[in-house]
Amino acid sequence: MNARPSETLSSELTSTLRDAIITGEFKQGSKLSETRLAKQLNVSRGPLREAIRRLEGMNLIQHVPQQGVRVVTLTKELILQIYEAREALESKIAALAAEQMSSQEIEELHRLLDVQTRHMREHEAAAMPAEGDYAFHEQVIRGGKNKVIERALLFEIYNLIKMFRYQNEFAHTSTSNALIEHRQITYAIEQRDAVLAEVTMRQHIKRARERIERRMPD
Amino acid sequence: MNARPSETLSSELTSTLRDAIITGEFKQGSKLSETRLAKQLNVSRGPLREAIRRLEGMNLIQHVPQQGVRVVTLTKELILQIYEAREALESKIAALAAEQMSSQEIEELHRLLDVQTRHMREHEAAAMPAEGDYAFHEQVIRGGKNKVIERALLFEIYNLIKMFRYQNEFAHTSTSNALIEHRQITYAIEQRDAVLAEVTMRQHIKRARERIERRMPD
DNA sequence: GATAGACTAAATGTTGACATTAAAACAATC
DNA sequence: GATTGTTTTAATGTCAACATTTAGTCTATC
Repeated sequence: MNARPSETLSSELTSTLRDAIITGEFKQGSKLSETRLAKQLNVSRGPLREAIRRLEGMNLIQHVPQQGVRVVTLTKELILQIYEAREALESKIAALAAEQMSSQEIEELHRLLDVQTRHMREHEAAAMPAEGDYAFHEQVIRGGKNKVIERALLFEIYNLIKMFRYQNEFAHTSTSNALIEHRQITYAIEQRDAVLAEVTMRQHIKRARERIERRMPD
Repeated sequence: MNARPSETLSSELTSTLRDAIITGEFKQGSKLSETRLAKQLNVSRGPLREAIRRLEGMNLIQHVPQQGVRVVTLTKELILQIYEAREALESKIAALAAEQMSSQEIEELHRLLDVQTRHMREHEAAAMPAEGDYAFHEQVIRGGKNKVIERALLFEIYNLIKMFRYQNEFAHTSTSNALIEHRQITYAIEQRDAVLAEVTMRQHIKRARERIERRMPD
């Protein structure tokens, strides 16, 4: 009856724990005790351990044999490295998106831009809501039609970025700049100009990284 | 007594299964039965499942809930996507390596080149031994001092590339071209020329991808 | 002969208990 | 009082059994 593969307990745990880490419910650097978590969530340790292994693969937790796991600590150094990786991957996927996206997918990009624009007008000068920003970038990422880069970005980079933004006020996506840059990226993709899309996306991310470099304390 | 964290059964299984997949002992697309593997390796299913979750994070196997896991199938399309991801990440890390590598690390790069050169002379025109090629690239990758990119390359990209090369004769690293290009990359890093290192590395990988594009059947 | 349904078997998902190791608490000595 | 050694406690690592779902087989009916 259910077309998509049914959720398993261990995959539900993965999502639950991922969100708890992103929102800071589990503090950075804190130890995650299996026994305590298992009692707390009312599950056995088997599926819990599997979920933990998956989160390990997402860079959200670090494992030391015989000692347990800890939530990753987002130091300034690590965040800047994350943005370097993001710059390399997402500029490439933007170039691919310019070549690969269907006209329907580009339509959707415009729709997402409209939503952001409307939100801007209504809440003038307010920070862009994170959800709109993510939706735009994910649409570009999926449009590149490269499963390897897509996976690296959505599973290993974006969760960390969401975690960082969620837990640091100064990191919220800022002002109208992002919207302008999103329009430029959309234009480049629409023109099927891979080079322009790549350069524009690279600049977009580079600026975000430089803002962090300036504002984040060590 | 043992300084480094002691190996656990599940981490040993991860390595064992990884190698078995890379070498083609487990065929591409074949199903990995937990019960059979557990008997075969004389371990219980718990640690085995954890190892499988880790290999999932390495892109070596794919999991379908309630159905089990299969070894990844390296189609031409996937291989080309892997090389696109590699190009984006490794060109960036080459730029970083030009800025970050210590002189000792650059020394080691020269040493690795010498080994390759000597091997070339003795086995003239023969294919470069894969090990030498990996050693060179890994040295550059670690030299970039970016843990995020390093992890993505060594854990998610290179295992797939090793698997691809190991199982396809035409994919073996070829001739003296690679050595020449390795020398160019080393030169750029030595000169602390990040842009040149990035461009040279990008070309190096791009050429490899184009060779695959031409030679690999669909 | 083909198709639909019930039944069987084997696999994955999950649980609880056991074993071993690391951390914590305590005691004893310098 | 601090430090070293011992004991205790609790956590991680591992195992074996149970539950549930899926795939296959067989049978019955059209």
